[in-house]
Amino acid sequence: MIKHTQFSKTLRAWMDTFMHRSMRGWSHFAKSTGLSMPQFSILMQLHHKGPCGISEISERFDVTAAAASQLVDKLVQAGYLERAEDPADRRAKLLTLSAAGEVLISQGTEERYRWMDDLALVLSVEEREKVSEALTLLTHAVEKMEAQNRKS
Amino acid sequence: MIKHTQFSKTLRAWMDTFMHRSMRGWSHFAKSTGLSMPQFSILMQLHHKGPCGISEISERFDVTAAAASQLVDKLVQAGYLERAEDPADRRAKLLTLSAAGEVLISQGTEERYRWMDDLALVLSVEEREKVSEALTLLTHAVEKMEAQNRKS
DNA sequence: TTATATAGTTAAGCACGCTTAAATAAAAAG
DNA sequence: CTTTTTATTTAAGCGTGCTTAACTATATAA
Repeated sequence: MIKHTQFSKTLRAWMDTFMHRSMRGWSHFAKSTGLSMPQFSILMQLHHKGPCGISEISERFDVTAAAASQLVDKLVQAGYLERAEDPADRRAKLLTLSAAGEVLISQGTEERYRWMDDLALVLSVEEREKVSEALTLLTHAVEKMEAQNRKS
Repeated sequence: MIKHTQFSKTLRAWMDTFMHRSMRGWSHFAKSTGLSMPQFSILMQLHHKGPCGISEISERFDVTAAAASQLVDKLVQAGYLERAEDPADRRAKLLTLSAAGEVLISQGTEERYRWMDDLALVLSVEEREKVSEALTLLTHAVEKMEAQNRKS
């Protein structure tokens, strides 16, 4: 019981710290590209989950299909997205990141996470190993948890 | 060298996972309160760094003083912020979170991090301990790093 | 004291994201 | 072969955040 509480506290303390640092880099980069937060989020999502249609964007971001369509259109015109007809269903569109879009996301990720590289410098080798192991554990735990949630 | 790269990769993998989960909870909560992202951010910042004036808001969020003033005014009218005259400088204002503001932030934090509690359930006791230890290490490492940055 | 700099507010106007409503086109159901 | 549902787009209109410009009030410097 005490373990659980302590665990949560530690997790949250780290997340607070991380969030603060990471958000700074993120919003700074978004601003420098001229993209808005929703636009950037759509690109991120395409990058992580692969090509999809307008309706999926609409669902994932909890906005109307109209909003999704307009947002996507701007990204297409900016050259970050390709919008093709879905060969399986001619009503639907298939959205994919363009080469420029991939580059942008890579740079953004790099920018957002660069500060974390410096973290390695203030940790000893053993500490780095411990942290590595623990985070791998955590990452797998999230996957496991989501698998469970899908079932129920 | 290889250690460093591996370390960064692990760190980033976890952060990607975390960001995705945490952002969902965050934007969901912000929407449910009727507050916009900038408004919520201001409250968060006040909560973490304590009372300050308009100019500090303006600097921290990189917007004009006019924008900061307008944003703050809405939060004051909504009852989340108190705006008093700074006794030390009668031109300046002193912004503090109201009781309602504090409650809101506490709830928001709770909401945003609740999913992490479930993480504990899919980890063994030993794993939880390892993770706890590692995250404490990381949190301290960030503090150390920021102390160093301030010097240089 | 007078001049200048600083803290904050207010108003006008622009861009953006979002919604609803109406329209088109293709798939699925009857 | 209709009828209905689904996927997307377009247009009109609203609220918000942001900027610039003009203004008030206080503090600081000459």
